[in-house]
Amino acid sequence: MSYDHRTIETRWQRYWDEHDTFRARRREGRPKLYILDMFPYPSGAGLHVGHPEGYTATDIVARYSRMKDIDVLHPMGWDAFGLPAEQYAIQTGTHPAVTTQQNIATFKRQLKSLGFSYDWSREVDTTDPDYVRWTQWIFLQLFKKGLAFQDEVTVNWCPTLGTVLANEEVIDGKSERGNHPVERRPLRQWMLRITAYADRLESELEGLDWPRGTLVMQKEWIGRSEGAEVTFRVKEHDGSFRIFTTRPDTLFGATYCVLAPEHPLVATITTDAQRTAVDDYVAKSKNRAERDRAATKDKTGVFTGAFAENPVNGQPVPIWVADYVLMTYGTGAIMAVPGHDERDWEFAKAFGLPIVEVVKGGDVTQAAFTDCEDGELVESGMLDGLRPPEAKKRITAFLEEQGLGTKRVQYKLRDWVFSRQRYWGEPIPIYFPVSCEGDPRTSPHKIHYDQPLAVEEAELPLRLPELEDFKPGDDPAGPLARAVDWRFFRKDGRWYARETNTMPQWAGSCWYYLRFIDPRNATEAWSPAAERDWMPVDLYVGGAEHAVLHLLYSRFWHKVLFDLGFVKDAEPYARLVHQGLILGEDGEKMSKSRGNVINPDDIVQAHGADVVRLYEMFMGPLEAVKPWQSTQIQGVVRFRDRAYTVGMRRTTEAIDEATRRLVHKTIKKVGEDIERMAFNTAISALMVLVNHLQAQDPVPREAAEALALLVSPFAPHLGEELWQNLGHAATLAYHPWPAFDPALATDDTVEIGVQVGGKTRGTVRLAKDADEAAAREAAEANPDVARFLEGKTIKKFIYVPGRILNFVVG
RNA sequence: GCCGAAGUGGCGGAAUGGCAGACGCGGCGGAUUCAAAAUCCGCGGUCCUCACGGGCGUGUGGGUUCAACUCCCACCUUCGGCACCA
Repeated sequence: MSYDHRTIETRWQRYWDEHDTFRARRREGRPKLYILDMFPYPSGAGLHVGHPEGYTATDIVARYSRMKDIDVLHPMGWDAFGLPAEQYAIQTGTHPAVTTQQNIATFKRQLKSLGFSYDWSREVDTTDPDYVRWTQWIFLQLFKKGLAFQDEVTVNWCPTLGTVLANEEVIDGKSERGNHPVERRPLRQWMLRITAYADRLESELEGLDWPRGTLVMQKEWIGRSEGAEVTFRVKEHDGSFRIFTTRPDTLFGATYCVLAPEHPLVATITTDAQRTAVDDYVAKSKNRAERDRAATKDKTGVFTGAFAENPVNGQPVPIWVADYVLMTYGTGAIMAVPGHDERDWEFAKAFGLPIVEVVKGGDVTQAAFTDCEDGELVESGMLDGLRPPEAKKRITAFLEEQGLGTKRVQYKLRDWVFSRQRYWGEPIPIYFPVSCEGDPRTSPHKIHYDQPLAVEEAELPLRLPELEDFKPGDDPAGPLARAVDWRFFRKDGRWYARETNTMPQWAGSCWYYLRFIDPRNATEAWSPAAERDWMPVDLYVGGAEHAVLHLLYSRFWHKVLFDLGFVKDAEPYARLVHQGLILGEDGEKMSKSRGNVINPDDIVQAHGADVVRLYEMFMGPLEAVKPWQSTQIQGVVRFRDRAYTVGMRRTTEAIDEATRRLVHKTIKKVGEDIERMAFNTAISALMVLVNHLQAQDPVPREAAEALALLVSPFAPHLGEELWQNLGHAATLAYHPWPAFDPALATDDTVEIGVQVGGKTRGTVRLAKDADEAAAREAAEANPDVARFLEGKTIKKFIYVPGRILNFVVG
């Protein structure tokens, strides 16, 4: 009887649905596991094979845990705001909400066809007004705490496209699409003060069970560095500026200073003689995107004509303007120490500026000497003879004493630009007073952006207006600005204007894990009880592409909610695992243009959901990048069919010793492998069991039952079918995971290798706990071994019970 | 350039100090079949040898150890991330 995957799989999927099998329930005092997948953006293309990889992994853990009598929360939802639906709307006029719902329906059908054990009653959709309401509510909490604010941010504005472009969309001052000119222009934006949490976002990474690389990436992104801020006075001018340095110990070696082109002091200190050159340079830098600037490492810059005074030795140092100094980091100004900083060294070489050695240890005429542990301070007054770490402390203390500087911690992390000039996102729930003679919808008016007002929480959600045309348009306020009847409203006789920017796609994914714990709560975003019950997320699985932004933003929101007392943990995701990318059969990244995309629907159709699940888990370690190989699928198809054939045979209560031991070994191995998420080797162990049972007809009942239960997390439809065939009326989803007898899970005699001089020459079968004398005797009796011992003196004999025997010969 | 991960049969991979190559794909031989597919059984690192057996073998070169895919040092290659952050 062959396995008819279409009938069997749909039957069990219907059973699970009808019986609400996977509804999450929390029992007082029981252990719990919150097992979360990164929810998908429901694109028009449907599921790709990368989705079922992570989702199968978590599903295995979830199913296994339920059988271990653990309360499991395993939800799924949709990160459904985003550009593609809006782009499609611009092209076709179809409302993004329509496209989004169609795509969600497709994704849901596909996920259901794979037999994942989600609690679908908890499904959330970030575009649902009931969800948007609480995203907006969290924004208001940030706003009220002073963490959401407006600022003029220099953005890449493309007038032709009528939109703001990301840095990577700008190439050489032109838009990537269409090659239209792009201006750097300040635009009012909503910002979130993530920098206020920089220290905690870094220090609280400690103790998270996350991939090492991801922790490192987050740390580098936050980019904490310790140093000093030092004030330099401008000579013959009443201005001064502050610089940030991590090498205050090299202060005596500062031979010039550099201001970023955007630095406010540039305009006032530039001498008449240098004015034209400086103005030209500043104007040119202005229209270069930051990425562009960074692309060319050749140093450029212009002398301002002004000098500053080195605060420790009174030496005059020329002040230059150069774009290798960024206005967005530190103070936008540096002291340049060409002797001990590579960038300053290159700049000094390019412009013939003096290079002074203040730390002995290298040759500053050849290259900057940047070692900050070794070396000896010279030509540095009171610092002479010290090593850099000591000198740093000394000079910082001195600067603080003299009121010339302070110790300072600086981060690379910048505040988060949170507004988008788009339609398909959550409206920012803020409005502003309007001054107008008459009706601002038709008359000239002024919007007081400096007086933002929060929408009343009771009025949330603030819904998007209906629009005919979703194009960004020529107004940098975004498409919502055109919905004048929505934008302007009258309250208590005064006119107000709503914010027309929307939130970025990150917003919804920042807190969805919290909505899952209490998704239908109509009065709160989630209840404290639900939070106590289920948080934190115990296992979070998703792609490494979210290693920085999503995870950082989400952690930031969580910490704010923690400070406000809405959650009890400082961190949302206790354990994180990234599934590795699945490449195409050609070993290249799957993409439409390469034509190497595998559609999981096709595999489900041809071979069934269990095969997709088994294959993706059998390919290799979950975290590894690995190519798809269609020919390999045959292997798991055979396994599935054999397991079915063997499992459907009539059973016997009799069981031979070897089979019994193998069953117990397999129970042990599969359980341990699931716990360390080594699914490929767990499946391998199941293959060994099935291959062994192949020859047994009738099959021992103990073995058949174990097989059904053990295989079920991986191939749940197969598991249920076998289980039912063994006479069980109910689903095995909550049947206790079989226990193994440790005595049976190991053999009592083992075959171990015998080495002579480190080379294996033969094997002997020994009792597991045989003593050394017995082991040696057995080994010497082995002719293959004896041959190599002949005429040799045995210097040493090594015996590791159950492992190895080794004669060390002279 | 810096940071992170990884290099094992024809291929995906297993073994985290103890018999390298579990398990699977492909290949080869056999059973079944009129024949084929499917299925089942068996054999598969490489070199020398008819064989018995032996030499070599986990990116490269060194080292530690009775014993190294595994630990240490240096290097090469691939993938991912960052990249003038003072």
